Amino acid sequence: MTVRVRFAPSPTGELHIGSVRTILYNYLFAKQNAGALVLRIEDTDQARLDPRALPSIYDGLHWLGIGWDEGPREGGPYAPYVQSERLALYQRHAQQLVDQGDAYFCFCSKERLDQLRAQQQARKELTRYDRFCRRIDPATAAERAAREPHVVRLKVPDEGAVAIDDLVHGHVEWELATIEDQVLLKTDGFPTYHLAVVVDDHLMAVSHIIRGEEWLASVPKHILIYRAFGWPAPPMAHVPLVLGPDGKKLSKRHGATRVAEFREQGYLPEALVNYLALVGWAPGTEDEVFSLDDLVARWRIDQVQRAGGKWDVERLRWFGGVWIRRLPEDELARRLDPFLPPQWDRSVVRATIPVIRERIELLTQAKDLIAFLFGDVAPEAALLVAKKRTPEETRTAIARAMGSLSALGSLDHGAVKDALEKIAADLGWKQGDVNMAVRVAVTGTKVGPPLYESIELLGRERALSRLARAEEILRG
RNA sequence: GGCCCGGUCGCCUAGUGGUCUAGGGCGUCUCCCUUUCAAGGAGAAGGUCACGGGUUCGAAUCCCGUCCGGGCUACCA
Repeated sequence: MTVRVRFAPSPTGELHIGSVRTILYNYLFAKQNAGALVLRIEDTDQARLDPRALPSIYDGLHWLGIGWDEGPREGGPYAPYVQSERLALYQRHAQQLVDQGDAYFCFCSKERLDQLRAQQQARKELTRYDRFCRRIDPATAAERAAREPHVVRLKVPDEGAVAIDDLVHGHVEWELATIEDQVLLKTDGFPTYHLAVVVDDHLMAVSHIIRGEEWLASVPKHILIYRAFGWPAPPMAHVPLVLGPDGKKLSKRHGATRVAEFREQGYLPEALVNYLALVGWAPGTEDEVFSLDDLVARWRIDQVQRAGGKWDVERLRWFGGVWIRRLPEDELARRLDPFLPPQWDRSVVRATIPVIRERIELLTQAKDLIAFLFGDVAPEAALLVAKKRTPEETRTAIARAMGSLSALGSLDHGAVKDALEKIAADLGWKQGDVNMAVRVAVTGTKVGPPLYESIELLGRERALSRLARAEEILRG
């Protein structure tokens, strides 16, 4: 059997990190089964459309390296892939169910429904449709439907049960008595999610449904629709939710959730993919650093966790650092490019890579680390002087540094090291005290890349003038 | 409220009846390395496997109950 899976976002907002985890699992499943991945846009809720949604899906997934085979822009054998362009299809199928006697027209107003619900709540009854319109005889209903606003509802049997063998959760069963006569087609002629998803998954020959656990509760509705059409329901996997720190479904109020935000923050896509794959899945070994290709090879749907997993930025950041360190130097330089001012000399930037790659977890962190090479620095006197040293002593040390460095033939880091070590020895200072004074003088801050390399990168002229400036500052 | 799904260190997780005195990673702490910060190395703390009953010679693993959390309960997806 040909594997065909899909991801079916509703375009109500920008691409979300939780969606990506589910999309990723679909992608991995498709890849490892030599199957196809389909993007289908479920825009049946006209009120919530967001024009930014589609571009952000394309941008975000492209950035992450997750590709698919059929979709609204790429087309495919089952086009169109946007539900609002398939309305006739749903209407025809809804009509078929009405004709078969498996569905019926409902003319109840929003007001009546609200009232009904309120009454049921007051009586602490199950809140569900009372099947008022189910009693209208079909001929009359058809006549009224020609001129009155209406929806189409599914006739749910009074008794019996439906069940699935979920690929993640195993056997799950529902009593039909707990399920209401679901709306299939709305007054505006658009299908509800439930009708559209079943019709499309069947028509698009989707072989496996892999989606978030929030959909598990609607499975019985879908099974009933499959049954009414006489279609087999494909195997399903309801994967655990990505949760916020409070244990609820991850959402905007928990902080950054848009893929674009992580990109802007300087996370490597490799890190995001790696981290996300591990929320809800583990290989059963102690390996944990995986590229997308590694994941294709190793991920298995039967290893997917049942419980939801909390979003942990600390761990994501750690993966950020892991993947930055794994990047070849030239590649890291290339990735850094958009995060640095365009006027900074790229050959200088390239030279800093070896000393910054172990110090950053996000691409955005590089800028501050090497800024001293591209602009002036203004050291504060307080920072220049080590705890147990006086300003005067420090001034002397800096003066000596100036002397040594200007006497040096070449300013490579080895020579700088020897020079500064000699100063410390002569002065009887700890190396750290000498170096800290020089570091602050030359870079303006107490933390940064290794000093000797930093001075080499800076060059003699600028190093000396910055030392001179510091000396002046200390002189008061 | 109802239906459904979950529940292993703070977090992600390994574990599918004995090898578990419950393993790894993140985070935290200590030490080493060391010119700062990192990275790296070595360690430590941290879990009565939600709780209570069973079943069994033996249970994190099987069964039942309870509790807690979550999802759904729309003419939203």
